[in-house]
Formats: sequence, C-alpha cells, structure tokens
Amino acid sequence: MVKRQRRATLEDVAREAGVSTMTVSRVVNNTGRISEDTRRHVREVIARLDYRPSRAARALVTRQTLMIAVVVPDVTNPYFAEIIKGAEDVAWEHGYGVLLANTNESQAREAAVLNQLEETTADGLIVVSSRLPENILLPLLERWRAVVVVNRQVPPHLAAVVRSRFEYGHRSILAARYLFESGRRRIGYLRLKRPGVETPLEVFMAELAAVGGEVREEWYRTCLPSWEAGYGAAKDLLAQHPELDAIVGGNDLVGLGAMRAAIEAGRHIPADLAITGSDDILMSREVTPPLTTFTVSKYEIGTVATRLLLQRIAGDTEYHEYLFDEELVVRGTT
Amino acid sequence: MVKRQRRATLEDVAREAGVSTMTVSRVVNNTGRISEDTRRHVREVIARLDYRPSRAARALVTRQTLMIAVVVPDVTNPYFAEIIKGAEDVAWEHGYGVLLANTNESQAREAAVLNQLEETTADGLIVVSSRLPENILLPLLERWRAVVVVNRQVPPHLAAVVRSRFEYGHRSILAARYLFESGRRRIGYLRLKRPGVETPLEVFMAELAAVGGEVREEWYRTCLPSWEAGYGAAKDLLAQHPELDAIVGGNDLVGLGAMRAAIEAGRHIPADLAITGSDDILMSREVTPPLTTFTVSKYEIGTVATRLLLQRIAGDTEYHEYLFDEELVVRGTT
DNA sequence: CAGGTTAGGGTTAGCGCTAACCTGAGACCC
DNA sequence: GGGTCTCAGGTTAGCGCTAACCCTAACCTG
Repeated sequence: MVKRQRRATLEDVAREAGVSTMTVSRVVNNTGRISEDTRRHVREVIARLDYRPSRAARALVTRQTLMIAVVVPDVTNPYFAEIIKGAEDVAWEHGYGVLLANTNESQAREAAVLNQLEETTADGLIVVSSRLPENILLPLLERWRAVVVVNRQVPPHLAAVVRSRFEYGHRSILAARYLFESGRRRIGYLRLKRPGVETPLEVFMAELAAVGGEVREEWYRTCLPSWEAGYGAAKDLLAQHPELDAIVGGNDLVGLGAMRAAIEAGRHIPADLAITGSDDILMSREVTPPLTTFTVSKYEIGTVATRLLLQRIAGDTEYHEYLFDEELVVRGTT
Repeated sequence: MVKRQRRATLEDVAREAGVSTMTVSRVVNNTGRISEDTRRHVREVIARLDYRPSRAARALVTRQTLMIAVVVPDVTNPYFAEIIKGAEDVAWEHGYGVLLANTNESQAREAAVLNQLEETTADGLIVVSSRLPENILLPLLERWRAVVVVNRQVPPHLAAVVRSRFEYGHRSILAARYLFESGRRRIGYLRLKRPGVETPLEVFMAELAAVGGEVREEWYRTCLPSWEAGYGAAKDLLAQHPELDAIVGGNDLVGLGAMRAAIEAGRHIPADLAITGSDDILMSREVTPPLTTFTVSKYEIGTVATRLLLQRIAGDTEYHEYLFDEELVVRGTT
C-alpha cells in the first residue's frame, strides 16, 4: 500500500481532500471547528494516504517535543529499572516518549549527557540519583523549564524534588544503630560513592558514636553501588578486619556482594556477621538468608516524578517536594 | 549569563558575528571551507550567546533525528536491562539518543507503541523479544528503513536479526533432555507465553519423547516471564502434581519463582526437585542453591544490535544475522 | 596574460507544520 | 433590512535549520 516513496504530508492530504492544510491540521489535532462531513472525509483521505504527522515539523513550530529525558546512573540496577518503568508508564499514558540516558555511574558521562540534552531534545528532565557535585549539576539544570530531581535536594526554583523522608544516607545511620542495638559492636560500612548525596563519613561516625557505638575509620570503605564493587570492597574489608561482626551496605547490591564475600571468607550470616542493605530489590528477598534492608516504592517514585514533571511542563512553577517513606525490613541477615 | 529569554538561533549568531547563517552552520557542523579566523570568531560568538542548534529544525531539514528507538517487554527484567545498557552505550558513542519503550509484556501495548513510533521519531528501531504475532509485527516493521530484531526471526528484507544459535525455546528442550539424562523422570515445564517465539508444546513433547522421556500435558503450564508468574504457576503445578521431580523454567525469573514455590511446598532442591532457568541473571547465581541456567552475553546483544542498526541507518541494506551462543551452566538446582 | 582553479564564503529555497488572523455565508435580532 | 454573531474554514507567515547552488577575489599555469 505505502509505496515507500516520500511520506505523505499535510499538503498531500489537503490537495487530495480538496481542503486547505489548516483544515487537515485541525482534523488531526482535533482543534478548531470542522463539520462532521469534512472531518470524516479528511480522516478517510488520511487513512488512505497513510499520513502521519512529522514530529520534527511539529516540534519546530510548537516548541514541544513530547519527550521527557530520564537520566539514571545504571539501568541494570533494579532500583533504577523500577523507577524507569514507572516513569515510562506515566509518560506513555500522557502521550510522551521517554528518552533514556544511562550514565554508567560515571560523573563525566553524566555531565556530558546533561550537556547534550536540552530543551530542543525533550520538554522536561528527570535526573535520578545524580552523581554530580552541585557546582556542576545546578548550572546544567538551570537551562530547563521543567526538571524533577530524584534522591537529591536542589534549590526550590530549579526543580521539583522526589526524595526519601530520611536525609540522604541517613538510612545507613539507622541501619548502624539498629545493628548496634541488636548487639553488634564492630560495625563496618560500605559507603556508596555518591557525591553530593551521601552522608559524610564524619556524620555517620558521630551519629553512631552518639548512641555509644565504637567507630573506627579502618572499618569503612567507599565503593560504587554495584554488586561487584560491594563484593570487592567487602572482601578486602573482611580480610583486613576479621573482627567485624556487622556490615552496613550502602544499597542492596552492595550488601549482597558483601554477603558473597562473607560466605567465601567462611563467615556465617547472621551468627557471625550481620549485613544490611537498602532498596529492597527482589534478589534481596530471595537469597539465603534474605537481606535486611529498607523498603521503598521504586515504581511509585518513577510515577510521581513523572507526574510532577508533566505538571511543570504544563506551566506549574510552584515548588513541589514529594517525600517517600523507607522502612527497615528485618530479615535473615541480622 | 543566559537571559532565559528566547534561545539564540543561528541567525542571532550570524548577525552578531557579521557573517551569513550558512557560515555559522558550517562552523557548527564542521563542513565546508571556513578560514581559521572566521571559525574562531564564530565559535567565540556561539559560546558568548550560548547558542545550541535546534534538534527539531535540524531533523526537519536533514530528515534525521539522531535517535534510535528500543522496544522491550520489561525494563525491570535484568535480561532486558543489560541489553538496553549495551544499546545505550553504543548509541551514545555514535551521537545517538535512545528512545525507550517498555511494553510491560502486553501485546496491545507493544502494538500501540510500534504504531506510534515511526521515522519522524527515530532513525531506527530495535525490537527486543517481540511478543506480537507475525501478522501484526511484520507490517509494523515494514514502515522502517532500519530495523533490528532481537530474539526473533523475520524475513531478511525487513530487518537484521540478532538471535540465539538455538532455535527459540529450544533451550527448554535442551534443559529437559539434560534433566532426563541426569535421571529425572517426571519433568514439568513452565513455558513462557511468547507468541511467535516460543517452541510449540508439541515440539517440546516430541523432542523429549524422542530421547525416551515421559511427556504429559498436565505437567506443563504457560506463564509470563516474570518471577511472580513463575511462582504462581509453579505453586499451582506442584500442588496438583507432587509427582514431578524436575521443572524447566522458561527463563531465570520463572525458574527462581518456581524455586520459591518449591521451597514453600517443602520440596528439597535439588534432591527432591530439580529446576532450570535461562538467561543467567545475577540473582540466579546468588540464590541458594544457585540456579542451573543458560548463559548468554546480554550486554553484547545490545551492542551488536545497535551496531547493526547504525549500519542500516547508514544505508547498508544487506541482510545480517548475528547468532549468539548460549551455554548450559550446571549449578546447584540440578 | 587569457583562462582555469581554488579558497572562502553568500543566496535562495524550502523541510512540514501550526498560530494568528481573516473571510464569507447564513442565522438571528430588533 | 441593516447590523452582528456564529460557524466553518482559508491565508499568511514563519519556526530554525541546511542542501544546493552561486559568487568573487586571489592564485596558478603554460
């Protein structure tokens, strides 16, 4: 049917239907006043010519791309995958497409991506768990009319914010305190490397010390939020500090990597060594023993962020902050 | 600096720099002949005005969007997440963005997505594990100049193909035979619901029977490729057929769901019941006992598919088929 | 030193759409 | 019966770029 030639344009349809291009445009967009007869006729011609509007031409004149950009550190991390799914569902529902940018946990890549991306590419931007320091991130966000930032705080005029009710990294403090209260005395910490987000080590130490816990800097390691990184860091940590009786993982992947390292080191979980994570990914529930972690509605974060973004795109400039809950789920590793 | 007014256009830069718009365009695109002096001067003005080319305008005249669309059934399935990561890396490397469409394992949604998507939205399309029947899928692909199809066969003129060296679903047959050879006699099968892709049940049965295995239709269930679906199907299957001593899972998530169901049913793995999966996701390696499965280089599938797509976008019309290997990794569940 | 070549630009004409305004015919009103 | 209101559509201009062609001065070249 379609002759794989030039695509039909508005003008082709208009000529064929014996009307002006505006009339066709109005039919396509359901705007303006068109008689039922004309509408039907135009629709029929559109179908016959297999006409589809050109996104580029539309975008040029309306200054809208009907795309939203979503920037995440790692699609393969189930935490982000769920958020993306939520975002995609809501975006799609509203006729928007999702432009996905994966930064592979690299600051350079994230900066490059955010630099490329701008308002002729997408109508709005969702940045999830940015790894960039403020002095780089904020100017990049400033270019946009509509931004939502997840898991991070930014000045109110720049973006809506979706974040945990806890301060960032505070989960680790809660986990450490919980471990201390349940009798652990030498608590290691695999701290995520997340500039501008993660609680400073000093705060972690101060807060743990505040409840009477022993704190020693050699017990802490910083690593990327991946299974491999957690495994590597824990292996090293346990080799050098076999005295540890608990490890706080920055997230589930890291905690799970630590579990593997602990098992390989011949440790018994939880008798010998307790481990915690954060995010509650499926895998954490299914390993043996299941990982103690913080639950959080990842899918919902994605949907809420996208809804906030669409509001902003629609012109709402009020500051919105959506705080989500995270709850400690105690499982087999503690 | 940027006055958050109208964005600077080529014309603004041209006026400010005292040259024609073409000259600016040439500087921006590094085409044509421009003297070093002019180039430097124009660059300086571009920087001063913070000029960025409009994607929409470019796309309109060049008929290129510099986007590729990637359609997957489920971003949260680690198998697809890895593929997406590979695709994103290669696309980004070549200056392309990735438009992600998640179909949530729904045929209707996939058809709708593919219907919306066309060449004014992206320059090429990668469809991963399409769930659509041929009579719907093929016409939708026909609209594109550049398509790559993953995990599926299509007529050579329509798309390049990236697929397993095995026929689709043949892995399940191999798994069943392996189970039979290692002494299992009552083998259940959680077959994935994947129209046009999955081996028909009759073939599975015939192939298993061919090596002497017993085949009974009540031992088989069809389910979605998710953990929940696998769990549900296995729970039901095991309740009705406690005589089973092995279950072939259509993929890892399903196999893992089956493991949970089996454990809840008081079965011992592998003594009492063997289970297999396919895809080799991280979780399969980390559960106890680790799941026997088929390995496959998911990331590489993503990179290869994208490279093939970029070739096609560049005008290569030859048929390419990339066959990847899958290898059985025997682990604790068998 | 007439006739070509090059380097370094400029000019023109759209790409396919929609915003904003205009028009013309009938209905309606007092 | 002249004004005006509504309906149904048309006209015009331009979004911001680039492809394709054109132009001119300087530079060879035999």
